[in-house]
Amino acid sequence: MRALVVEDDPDLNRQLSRALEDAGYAVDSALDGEDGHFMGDTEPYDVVVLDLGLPKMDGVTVLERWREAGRGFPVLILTARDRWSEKVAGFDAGADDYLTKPFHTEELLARMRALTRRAAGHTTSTIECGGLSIDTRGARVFIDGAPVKVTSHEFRMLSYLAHHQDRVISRTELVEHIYDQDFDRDSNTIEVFVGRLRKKIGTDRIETVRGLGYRLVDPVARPVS
Amino acid sequence: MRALVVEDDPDLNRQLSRALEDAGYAVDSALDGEDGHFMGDTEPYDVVVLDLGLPKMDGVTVLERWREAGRGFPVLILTARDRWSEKVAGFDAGADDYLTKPFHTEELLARMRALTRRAAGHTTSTIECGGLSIDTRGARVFIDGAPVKVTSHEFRMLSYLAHHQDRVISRTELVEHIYDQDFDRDSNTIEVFVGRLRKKIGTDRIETVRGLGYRLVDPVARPVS
DNA sequence: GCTCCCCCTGAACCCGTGCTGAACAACTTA
DNA sequence: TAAGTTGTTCAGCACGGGTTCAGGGGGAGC
Repeated sequence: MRALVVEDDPDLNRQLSRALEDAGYAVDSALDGEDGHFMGDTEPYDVVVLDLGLPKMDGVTVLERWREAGRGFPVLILTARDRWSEKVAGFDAGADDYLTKPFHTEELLARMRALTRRAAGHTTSTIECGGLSIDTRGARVFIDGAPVKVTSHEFRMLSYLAHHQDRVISRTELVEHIYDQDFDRDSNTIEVFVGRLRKKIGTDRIETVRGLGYRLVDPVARPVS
Repeated sequence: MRALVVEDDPDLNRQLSRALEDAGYAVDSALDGEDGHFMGDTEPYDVVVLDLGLPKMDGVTVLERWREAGRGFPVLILTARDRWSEKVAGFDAGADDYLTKPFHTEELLARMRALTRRAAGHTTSTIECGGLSIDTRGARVFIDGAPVKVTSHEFRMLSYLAHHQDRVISRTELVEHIYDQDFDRDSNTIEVFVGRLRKKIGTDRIETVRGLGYRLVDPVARPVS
């Protein structure tokens, strides 16, 4: 678990970082808003402790920019007791929790744990097609609940087909999305993969459209042509 | 200890209630989602067993509404073996544990004990995965209750895998979350740690997904392919 | 019906990935 | 200082899997 501490008071910063390290986090720290913003923007943290009163760029602005840029890590904000309006602004900017100074490190740690755990259970997108379900995060494939072993490339290919199911996908389109750069065009790798996939998930799930490409379908839902 | 059983199959419902009563719980039961939701919303239960496939209101919705309303009791969800995605949705909605049908009542009782104990000793944030439990606070690991000695880095790694169990974690993601800043990218430290962890907690708990990374799984919950 | 071309399939090759044992370095503890 | 942990590196090995090739089958068009 990586944590970022953005706090301008050097003593408090060190104390927080130390506490988090002892709690098992890998901690980076920043002493002003600009540094903090940059670090949160470039490194994948699991949780962030963010003071709102910061030099160079205030905490609310930092948080707003992170959220605009799509950084979704949970953020716990620290506010002084008498700055009640800041707290509201912080929540509006996308904070997940807050704590007013002074506080006990125990309480901070408890809240951090809650945040990281909550974030851990987030969104798992599985694609369904007939009895076929594709767990894009776990890189697993199931047919009617039974796991199917697929290799990395097979999975990429099936995943792409599933994202565009019922559409005809040309060979070149598949190649472009499965492989990094250029690829030997006159090769039958794609066909081989299609064949292997058909063996694993059933012949009738991947239709071949002669001269055009392939199409992933739900075999039972398909009207008898 | 008060328990609520929400299960639409009358036979299974009675069987569960009976088993829990024998174990010393005061049990209420509901046969559909609406009743279950109302009861959980109005009575202070210590633990809830919730089937996901329910008439009138499905289990995930029930759970979501409870959590939105601030009901914090631990919830163990029951899923059919072939509804893998439901399990994930249940966790997202705030479930604490799950069990796939069919199951042994002994296992259900064991998990219930774990849940209530965890809820009782507040902030005992331990992550469970099969018989593997990870005490994030004490940095300790247990297999079926027996302590396992792991080093600091081993623990961080296992902890991260556990926070994202059933997800494939790439080597780089592991490195980024275990180590503070930069790290020699072409090093096989991760593999060595995986190997050592496997020796300690069992080979089948950490799956390697070739070309992608590793995945922490519950070895018993997974049906033999 | 015949032919061409596209597609499928089985097998083999070979490279990369990942696993393992051991040694080494850094650090802590007695 | 010596002994024991813990983290890291290295080299060798095994094998999984991506790629290629050759041959066969079957549509589509004439």
